[in-house]
Amino acid sequence: MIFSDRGDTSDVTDSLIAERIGDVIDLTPGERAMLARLEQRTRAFRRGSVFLREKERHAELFIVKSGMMMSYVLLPDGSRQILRFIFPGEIGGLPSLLYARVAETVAAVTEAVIAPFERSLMSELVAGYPRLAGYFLAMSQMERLALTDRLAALGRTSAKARIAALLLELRDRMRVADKTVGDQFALTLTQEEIGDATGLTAVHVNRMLRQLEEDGLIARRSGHLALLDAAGLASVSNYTARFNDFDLAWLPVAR
Amino acid sequence: MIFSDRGDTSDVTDSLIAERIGDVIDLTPGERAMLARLEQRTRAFRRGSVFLREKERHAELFIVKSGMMMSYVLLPDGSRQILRFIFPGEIGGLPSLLYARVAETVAAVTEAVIAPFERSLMSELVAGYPRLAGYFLAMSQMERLALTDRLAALGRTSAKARIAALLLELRDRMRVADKTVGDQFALTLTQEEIGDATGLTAVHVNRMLRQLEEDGLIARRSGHLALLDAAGLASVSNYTARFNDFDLAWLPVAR
DNA sequence: CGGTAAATTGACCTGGGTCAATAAATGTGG
DNA sequence: CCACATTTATTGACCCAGGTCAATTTACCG
Repeated sequence: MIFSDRGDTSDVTDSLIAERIGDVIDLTPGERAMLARLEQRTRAFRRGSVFLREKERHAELFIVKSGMMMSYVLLPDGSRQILRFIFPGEIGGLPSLLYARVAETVAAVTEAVIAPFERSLMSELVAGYPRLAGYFLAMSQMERLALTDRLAALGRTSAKARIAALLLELRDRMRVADKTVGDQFALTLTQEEIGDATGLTAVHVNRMLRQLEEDGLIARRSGHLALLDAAGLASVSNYTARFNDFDLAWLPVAR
Repeated sequence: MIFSDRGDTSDVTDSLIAERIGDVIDLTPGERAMLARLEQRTRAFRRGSVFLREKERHAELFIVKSGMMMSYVLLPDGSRQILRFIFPGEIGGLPSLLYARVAETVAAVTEAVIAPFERSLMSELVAGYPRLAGYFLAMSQMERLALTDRLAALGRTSAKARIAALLLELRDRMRVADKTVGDQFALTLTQEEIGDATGLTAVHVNRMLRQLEEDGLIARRSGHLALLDAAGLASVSNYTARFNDFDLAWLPVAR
């Protein structure tokens, strides 16, 4: 199971984010230790439960250990815009580095375990480990591009294209967290959630999923989704992968 | 004139970004010197000319010295999504900290002067000035929130609301760069540009501007725009200012 | 003063929303 | 394992916000 909880919090020993960063740069023991401190404390959530609520004062940063989290805002008319899905090994809550109040609600999409930590730890990291600081600055750009890609999708593409792009993005991001994910995976989102992420209604999401199925691009059966023609999906949606081909050569040497 | 060029490049002596940061934290002489190095070289652009083009290989970061820049993507069908407007004292090109190729085209909206600099300078900054590194990490969150606000607007609000929100955002951001900007200012965007930023057609932008005018919320005359009822605009658009009330208490001490 | 970009306006069309009903899936307590 | 309750998914009928197309008008520019 892709989204299964990796067990209770006590057996989460290693640093997931160190593992992720280690794919890109060779970490020093000091850096490893610093990163491990970010994940010392863990907290489990059931599907739907909220970690940070918009406008709350006290905010922590966090790293997702397992499962999938999301952030969203609620508008006065009750509608919701999902801003971001957050996968294992990714960091969340960065906006609280600038604002005292929570800007977007953070909740669990599936059963999930996260490791929350205080801003003061980020301060230590920035002061003591410049290369990691640079890495975080760079990685925040990945999230930024994910946002701009979706912005362009909402502003300028059709419903079908937006959904196709979201499905591809989900697959790619799951794959980063879990190399075994292929073109068939458990889609844990409801159609309403897909709509709230793409700016559509649940009803129209349903219609478009059926069309994608009729077009032979995807197949569905009870919660599982298969991307039958990933190239076709990419072509209808103008999708660009943003989760590889990093160029971090500029990073300062480790201190 | 709000957007006038401040002269030819030779008389741009001070560090604009140091000035901006100085509003929030007390800079050390070393930090000041580092920031000044970011703005040593300048380059002027005429309205519409392009600084970075999507997919190009060599990319620089830059700080806007005067005028207004924007970034956008072009879709295969020729439509454009404007992602961001960049004001004096703001930094652009951060995505090139992660990617070797330019992700979004950067062009001048008005006559503009920018100070381009290499990634290697950012490396020096991160390595030698942790507090500035933390500041840049925090400020990239402001841009992130501007993007998520617009994402929510495109996904979940009406054409009128999106335009109202954009007008308020432009006023607020101009005001950060130039304290004298009030509720009346030169709107240097064409209606097509407003549409490309809000995911609408120029025709519909025109209709909505007229409606806002009929509603008594704005007034227009030859390129100048007056926000007659900023509170009313904020209420129709669900706008939240993101350009003040920062909480940077977590930043490490200056080295 | 001609020439081009930008703004306006009207007529008409359509992608996606709304509303409502039904079916399927999932969960819960016992 | 069952009966019921709650989500979630599906489908049809109909509507409207915003798009398209085309024609003027106005502003700007050398």
